[in-house]
Amino acid sequence: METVAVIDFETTGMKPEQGARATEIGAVLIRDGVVIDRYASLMHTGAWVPPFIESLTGITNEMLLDAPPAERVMREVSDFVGDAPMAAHNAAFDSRFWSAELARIDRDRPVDFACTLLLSRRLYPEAPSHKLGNLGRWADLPSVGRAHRALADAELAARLLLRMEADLLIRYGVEEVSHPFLCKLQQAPRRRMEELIERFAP
DNA sequence: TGCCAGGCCCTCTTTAGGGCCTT
Repeated sequence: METVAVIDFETTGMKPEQGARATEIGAVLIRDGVVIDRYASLMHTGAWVPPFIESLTGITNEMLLDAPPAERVMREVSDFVGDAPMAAHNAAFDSRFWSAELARIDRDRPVDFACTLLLSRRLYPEAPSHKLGNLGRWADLPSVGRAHRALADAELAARLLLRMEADLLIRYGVEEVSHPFLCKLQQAPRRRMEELIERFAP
């Protein structure tokens, strides 16, 4: 399979349209079933981090004072990701920040995100919770660090995506798990999902 | 120091409501 970039943002809020900014990004490249590279950095935007989010992420306003500027970090991570197709857990969230932060350095480009939340709801409907951390424990994925830090969450989402790819290959008999196939699968109604899997099975 | 979304998905549904998930 082609290289895929799995990203995770920590931010000051829920929506860039409401003034929320990124505080940290983690990016993990996966290929042929394994993690092949990692990038992570705090980023300074000048935006204030509310106490709730300081507590949630452990990223404080003080920590961000010495962080590199967001423009530099986004240039670096954009170079790191290159043209790789992308994925995230609840990609609707991370893709908005990816686009918004890149737009600030004139590097925004259309990109389809695979979403490990949407995919896990389809592939693992029996899971008691589809929160990233809960899925990781449920699937017995190895611990990768503090939850709600960007690199740990990106790595966990990457390992979850690798598990789902392996299950599609082995359990469902799908011949090749391409990024476009995952993007179709995550949007498909349940019946359509089964049709899609059957079509891609040998 | 603080405002507080929206798409997905299920069901006691579809002329709707509410929980989940991300920070």
